[in-house]
Amino acid sequence: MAESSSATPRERYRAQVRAEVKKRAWEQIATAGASALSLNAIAKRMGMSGPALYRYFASRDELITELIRDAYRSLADTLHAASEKSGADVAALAHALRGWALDDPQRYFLVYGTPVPGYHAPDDITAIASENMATLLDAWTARPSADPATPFAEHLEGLGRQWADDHPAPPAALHGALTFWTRLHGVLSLELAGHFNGMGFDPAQLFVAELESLLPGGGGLSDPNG
Amino acid sequence: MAESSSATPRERYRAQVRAEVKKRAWEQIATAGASALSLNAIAKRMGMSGPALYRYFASRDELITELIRDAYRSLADTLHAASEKSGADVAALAHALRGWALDDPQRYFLVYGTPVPGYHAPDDITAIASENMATLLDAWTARPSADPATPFAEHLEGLGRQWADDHPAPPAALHGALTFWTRLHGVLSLELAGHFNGMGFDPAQLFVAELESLLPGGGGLSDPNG
DNA sequence: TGTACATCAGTGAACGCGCGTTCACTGATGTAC
DNA sequence: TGTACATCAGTGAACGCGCGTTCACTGATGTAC
Repeated sequence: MAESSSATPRERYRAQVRAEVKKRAWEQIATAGASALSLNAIAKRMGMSGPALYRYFASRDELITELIRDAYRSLADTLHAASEKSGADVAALAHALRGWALDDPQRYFLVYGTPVPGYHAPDDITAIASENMATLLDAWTARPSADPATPFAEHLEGLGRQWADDHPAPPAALHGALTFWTRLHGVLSLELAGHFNGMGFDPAQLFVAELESLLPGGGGLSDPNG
Repeated sequence: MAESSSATPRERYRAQVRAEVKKRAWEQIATAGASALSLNAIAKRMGMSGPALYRYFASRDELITELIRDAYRSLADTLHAASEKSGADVAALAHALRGWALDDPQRYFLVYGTPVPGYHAPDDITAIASENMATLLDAWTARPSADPATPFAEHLEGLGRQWADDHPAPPAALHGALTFWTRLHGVLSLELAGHFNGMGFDPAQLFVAELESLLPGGGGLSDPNG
């Protein structure tokens, strides 16, 4: 981090402890799920007493929110980097998404898994989610041949401009970005949750098939050229 | 239930109390998520003491497993009924799935949401999951024009016959069923989790667009006839 | 139909547990002159 | 460079809570003769 150069030793120490708390928190989530996350247990594993952590996080809720924020941030950075490197290539974004998902399934589920009924993410987190959408829209808008009008794209066209104002893009690009999102999430989430276990096929191949269904020429499930 | 006619009053009473416990459990899950499910809290809402419920469920885990089983059962019955009524029509299955999902989002997430790291479903539950796959395979096998070979279908063809032995179906049908599952789940799960909130479009229309992407002639995202 | 017995639903007390969180305090680290 | 003071990390005790679960017991319901 760039701040560490101008940070006092105490600030650096604080940042270090906060980071370790989060690291342990992720381990705990990976072991027993996010609902089992406990400040006391984390403290114990760090060789500290429970109340000590209150120097670093105001409450358990703040820690969880921070983890969710980090997860969104990490995904946004991953997609952004992939977009930069590939020149906003759809396939590159897809593989970046898959890599990010496989890298830490519980992190994926913290973003895209079962929502906690009462919970509402703070605005800065939903803003990161918008970054992701913007990255996808960039890629679809930049495609050499944008897809022709679909019935759903027409539906998008006819909307009140509430959300589209902030994200100006051709309806076909918006349709493309949304479908990118839903189709790849469909495969990834079922794969990571183990719903393909025992079926014997390679989920990566299904993922690629779904990715290709998004690209012009590949057609849909039913190959139009077949 | 058919059994109630031959059941003793005590058996009927037991079944009734068990049913009410489950009903309250679902309410609690809808309010605070599955991880917050508590036998004591359920008992309190029923005007009983906590230990009383141990006459009906051996443990909290048994109750949760039972709820998961019921959720799978309910989906299987819904899909089966829709298949019967429509003559194994893919669109009918899709709308049945969507109706079932919207009917109780938390029930949907108990089946398809974030997996609990340690948990392994008992065999009879995975058997119900296979029923669902069989229903989908029926529909895709029965389609007038099965899809031509896709690269992924070729991958399926080349597999060791571990799973396919129990579910004999043309690879193209298997590809169709899997894609049905992942694409519709992709839309439903993001919709139910609220990830489309504030975007202003109608998720039902996106769902229909995805359904149509599965059907021959509709092509993929990129309309091949456009 | 009535009595004697067995079955079973539900209670209340109790156990041990881990949780989040507050608070007064100790001791170490950094800052100002 | 050394002393006086302020800041801050971490501790241990404590509070109240709700949890799952066990157990001995009461009272009602059903069964057998």
